[in-house]
Amino acid sequence: MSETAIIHNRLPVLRAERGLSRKALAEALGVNYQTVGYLERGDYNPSLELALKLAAYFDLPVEMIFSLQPFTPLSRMAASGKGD
Amino acid sequence: MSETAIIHNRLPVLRAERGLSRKALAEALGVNYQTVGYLERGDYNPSLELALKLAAYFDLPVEMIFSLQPFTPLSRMAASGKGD
DNA sequence: ATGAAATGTTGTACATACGCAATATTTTGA
DNA sequence: TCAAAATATTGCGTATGTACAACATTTCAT
Repeated sequence: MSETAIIHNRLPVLRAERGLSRKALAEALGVNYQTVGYLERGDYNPSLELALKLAAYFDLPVEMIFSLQPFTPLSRMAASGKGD
Repeated sequence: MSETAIIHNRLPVLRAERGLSRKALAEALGVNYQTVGYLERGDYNPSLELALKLAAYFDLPVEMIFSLQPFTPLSRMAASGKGD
């Protein structure tokens, strides 16, 4: 597409919650461990395939992990009981 | 990633339901009209950005439009009342 | 039946996603 | 504190997503 949009993601939080290293997550997904780093830093966006695999891995909808709009912190969402 | 997986999609059905031409959908999404054709035919998968835009446009979760597993026809899902 | 709109096909070009390697820096645990 | 693990950085190679153009084929309304 024309201008590549920044896609916000909750990967660092989700990974932290489960105490996973990038290497461990990468292996579970079948990608290079550096790829996880690229994604977390926002160097580039995942392919749809990888996004679907991540969603399946974390058992969350894609939209809960990736969004065109900035995320509300999960801690705040949990406290208020409201989603985005 | 290693082998590029085939991602199944419900674009033709969704577009048919709303009586949209590819051109009209493409314009709503801000992409070339041929891109929609490529996606529907499975020539390639959309970027995550485009997938999120499509989901927003149709007001459906990404997983309802794209899946690593073949879809149950919507008609059958509607009849049984069960999802995938 | 005919012309217009929609869709399919082929080819070129470019940006981005991903792999892999090597090395630097930071964080962490014993 | 000090070594190991985790994370960051750079660079290079390949594959894929998207645009665009030109033309062929199919579908559809009148």
